[in-house]
Amino acid sequence: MKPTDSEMEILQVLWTKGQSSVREVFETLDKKDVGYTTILKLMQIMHEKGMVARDTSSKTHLYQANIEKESTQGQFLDKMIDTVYNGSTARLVMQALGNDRTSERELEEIKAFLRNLENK
Amino acid sequence: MKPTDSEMEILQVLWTKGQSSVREVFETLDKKDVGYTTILKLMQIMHEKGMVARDTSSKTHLYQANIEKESTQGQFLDKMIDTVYNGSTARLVMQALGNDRTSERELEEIKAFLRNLENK
DNA sequence: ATTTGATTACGAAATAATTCGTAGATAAAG
DNA sequence: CTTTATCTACGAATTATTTCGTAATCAAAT
Repeated sequence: MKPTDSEMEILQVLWTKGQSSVREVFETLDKKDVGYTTILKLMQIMHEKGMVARDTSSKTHLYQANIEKESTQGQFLDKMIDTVYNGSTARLVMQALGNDRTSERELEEIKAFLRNLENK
Repeated sequence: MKPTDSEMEILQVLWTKGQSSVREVFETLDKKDVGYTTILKLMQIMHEKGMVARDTSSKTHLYQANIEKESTQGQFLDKMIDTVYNGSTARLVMQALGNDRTSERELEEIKAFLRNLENK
């Protein structure tokens, strides 16, 4: 089951910060235009879907991601390569790199990664 | 204005094949579970939104993409880097390359691209 | 014990996206 | 000319997603 965009934002927080309350997620996202109960509701729905686990032992419930970060990201990536780049990973990568926003340090990381890939 | 996933699939066809009729798009996509009029309706809506241009001079109308391929793809990419990869282009790229689906030939292309990037 | 503040549960409204049926127009075939 | 096939237009139903108001619960503070 593919998370929606909103669900992805919430998962992002949970992956980064680990187990968190609704309040914490709400404040981390700090979206000017949505209320607390909206985030609450989203997280409840995510729980129904099995996307997050919930600890209800105290009043303030604690949530944590129940799906793996890498595979979830991979799912998005695959879909994107298909529908947006017609199946060409190379074109996605090149456009991503062309977007100047990539720092020197990141470029080095990538080159190292490529060298490593060769040795297999 | 950001195309939806369905709209993206249609744009993909128009970018690849150029000016096309609804029938041609419908057959190219060949989705088992949606009818002809669904695609027709989607393309009509895309026209209202200004996403595609339409030639109505003959009975069978002809459509063509009215937004640029590269900038539209870039929009998706940027959004994805933010919501799915927390802003890190490098991680997106490395995951894309790690996904084995990338052929030798594509890898070579990317390396060439990187060498070229250095010389600037 | 009462008030105050924070929390969850839940229903329902609002919005967005997708789907298709049906009617009418047009053109091609007989 | 009549039938048949193909196409567009358009409304409406369906489904998915997002949003929030309100009530109930609980805990802390007075």
